[in-house]
Amino acid sequence: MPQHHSDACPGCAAAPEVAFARHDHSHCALDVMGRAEALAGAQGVRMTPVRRRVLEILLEEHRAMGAYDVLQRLAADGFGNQPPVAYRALDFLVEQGLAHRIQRLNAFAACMHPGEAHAPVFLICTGCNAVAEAEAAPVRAALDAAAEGLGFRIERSTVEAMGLCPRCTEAAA
Amino acid sequence: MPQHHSDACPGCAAAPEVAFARHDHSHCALDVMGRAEALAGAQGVRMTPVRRRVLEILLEEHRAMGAYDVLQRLAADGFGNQPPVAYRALDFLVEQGLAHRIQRLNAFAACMHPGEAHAPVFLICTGCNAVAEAEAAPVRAALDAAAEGLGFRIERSTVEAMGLCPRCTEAAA
DNA sequence: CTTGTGATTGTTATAGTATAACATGTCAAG
DNA sequence: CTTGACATGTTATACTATAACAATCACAAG
Repeated sequence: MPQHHSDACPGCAAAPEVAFARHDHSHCALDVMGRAEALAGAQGVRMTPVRRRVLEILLEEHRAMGAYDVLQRLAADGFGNQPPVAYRALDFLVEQGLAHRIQRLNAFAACMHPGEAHAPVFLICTGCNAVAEAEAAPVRAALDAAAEGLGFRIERSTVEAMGLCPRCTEAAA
Repeated sequence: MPQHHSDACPGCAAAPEVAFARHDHSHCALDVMGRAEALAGAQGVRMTPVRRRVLEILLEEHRAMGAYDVLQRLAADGFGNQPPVAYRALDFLVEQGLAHRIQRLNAFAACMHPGEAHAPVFLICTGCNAVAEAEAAPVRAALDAAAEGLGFRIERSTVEAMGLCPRCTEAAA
């Protein structure tokens, strides 16, 4: 029987209603990990030990982590403990769409639905630091429309919102 | 007769159609500077020499500048040349809504329509590094809607798009 | 199997971004 | 003129990120 962790689990590939609610995250993580391996194979890129471990760490921690936090975990597992080790693995994961960089936090988080084309929007709770990855095609559409008016052609976009998650909103009241 | 600078002038408070086109920027800058002074007075905060000079620099350069670039300009003008001098002035301007921080570039740019409530969207040209500040209420609306579904309450948002401005799109063709 | 080639990882060093902490200075209200 | 609040100057350091090169590994061609 799978363990349910006690914290909210924002960002999981679960339906929006449960993204910030308690649920079985070990299942999400395993599922994502499996899809990541498959994707890497399909792309002809190698899912090496360091890269795999970094993705596992991001999934285990299930939050946005700084490169140096990841590095510390890597070093504890016997991998190199110099910054490039972490940055290279993280950059690889981001390039492959298996992780995202959260600009606002100078941090990284595992992608919760790799392989699916998506325009990720990040909701960052200033109360508990949880980060949810929301799918927001309408946001991207509005953005494209705004750019269109200026003759600007968008290639990539960063959409990050700071605010309070349901739990922290409740706690603040 | 006002000088027209020869480069595109994205981000000006001008109508969208001219944001990326040549026009009289010295007028924009003067206008913004005037409104900034008025706003500061109204807010009961002081527009000191350093702060004023930093805003002038951002308006003169009319592009996203790193804190250390600003600092260099400040030092040349006889102000302190240590990082906090620049960061404090920049933080002040951002807090007052007179400048914006561009996360993606670790840089700052003068706000082109201070005082007007707005949900700024930044369009960053990867070809020429120009940054346009677009008003995009629809984007913010879509973002609020997406957050609403998760019970998340947005306080601030960062929306930055990388791509090609009209000029660079044309040049690439 | 061997060898070569390219990708990956390890390592050293350094660049770039940002803030903590405290000293000094300025200015307006009382 | 003093006082108190805010601003600026300065020192030191923390945090984030990458360049450059060496060593190693995986895999395909011969």
